[in-house]
Amino acid sequence: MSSRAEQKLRTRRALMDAALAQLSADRGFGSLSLREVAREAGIAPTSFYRHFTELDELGLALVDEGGVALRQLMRQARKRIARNGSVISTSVDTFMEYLGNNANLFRLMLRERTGVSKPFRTAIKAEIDHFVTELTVDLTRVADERNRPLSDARAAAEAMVTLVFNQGAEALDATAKEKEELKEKLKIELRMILTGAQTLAQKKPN
Amino acid sequence: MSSRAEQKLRTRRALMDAALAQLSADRGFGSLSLREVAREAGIAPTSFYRHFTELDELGLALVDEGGVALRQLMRQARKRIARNGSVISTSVDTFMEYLGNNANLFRLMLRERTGVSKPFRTAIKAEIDHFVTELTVDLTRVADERNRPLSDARAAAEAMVTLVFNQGAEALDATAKEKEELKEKLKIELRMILTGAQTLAQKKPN
DNA sequence: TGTACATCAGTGAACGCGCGTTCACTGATGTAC
DNA sequence: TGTACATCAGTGAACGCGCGTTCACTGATGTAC
Repeated sequence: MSSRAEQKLRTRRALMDAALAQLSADRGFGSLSLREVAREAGIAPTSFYRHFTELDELGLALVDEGGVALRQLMRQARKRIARNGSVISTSVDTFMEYLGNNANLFRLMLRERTGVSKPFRTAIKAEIDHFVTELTVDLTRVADERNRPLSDARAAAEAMVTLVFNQGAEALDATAKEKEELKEKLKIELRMILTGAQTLAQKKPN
Repeated sequence: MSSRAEQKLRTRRALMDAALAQLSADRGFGSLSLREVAREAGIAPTSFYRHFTELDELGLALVDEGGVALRQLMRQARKRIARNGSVISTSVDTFMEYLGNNANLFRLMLRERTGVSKPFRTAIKAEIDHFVTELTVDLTRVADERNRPLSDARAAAEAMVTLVFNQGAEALDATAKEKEELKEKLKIELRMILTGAQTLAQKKPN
């Protein structure tokens, strides 16, 4: 790749990092301005247009990166579960670890998932649906292995993902102590769903 | 009350209604402007300050009304459950009915619950916590009556409320058919949590 | 009941501000021969 | 390898816009006597 192309990629990355860096509990993507992001990235406002046609396009590129992070997280969790077997506890710990390591990327995903921009909602919903589908496969496989069938594995997976993402959003701005409490509570709630899906499968087998 | 005071209240109401009326799937409270709300309410921008010191103060007044709606909803659900006994199904139906009748008020609560403004988040969290507490009481009472004890009723209530509010947010902009599907899915998921909490109470009684 | 004064919701002009976007440009990098 | 030209990331000036907020005001409503 030419050095000019490399430089362009570096500037693009600087813009995306600048946008991410401005996010916080009190600042959503919607409150960013093109001029502000360019300023933070160290370029003229007009140069922004060499990389994206509008700010939302940059945001959607970040959502793509969030999707990548989710898939990495899934793979990591599977590896760890295969090693030590504790599905719920390992999954929650792995999720919270990724959350901490990509705080603002997850902040974007968790906020804009219910945000004001349709393209964002749609893109994030697709990533989460993919996540739910993968989780459904895993739940079903583990259920088979352990001979504990599940009633409506997909619904169980959706409920679990909803709880994980909601508690994740809360955990982002919690203290270390609060995070531990959130994790414990989350594990209990996921256990209820899993146990409930098993019990319902016994009562009404199909 | 003097007619001048009555008129002032009417204008205040017009401002709040104007703000609510502008909300939609694509417009959050944060994208409203003071001038826009005043325009919609039919008064000069400067008159706004006769009623609120800033736009957020109007928003928090709306959150208070949302809290009132939640408490009405709770009372209504209790009455109906006492009559026909189906806790989960009746609760979900009642929730969705209120959601439909106060769409933009719920839109505000559901969005800003995870939004960008700390005062909003705090105020809405307080309303939801109250809701969770009430639900915990109800779950415990019903569990006693039916002699089906629950493991960690508070955690179960929190999980249920999280699911209800998340599906509620989705239901706001769904078609009638999608709403029915969401309701059915939600009932299944709530059933899992309730059943799970019961089963876990049997396994580890205390 | 009538009069004189006080209150105060609503007004319109004016301000400075940061915004997104356009435009013609510069000059380093890349390419063709 | 050297030369002439093309490409294109980054620039700075300029624009019009809607915003929040201030200010001194108006005139209908309320109150005291």
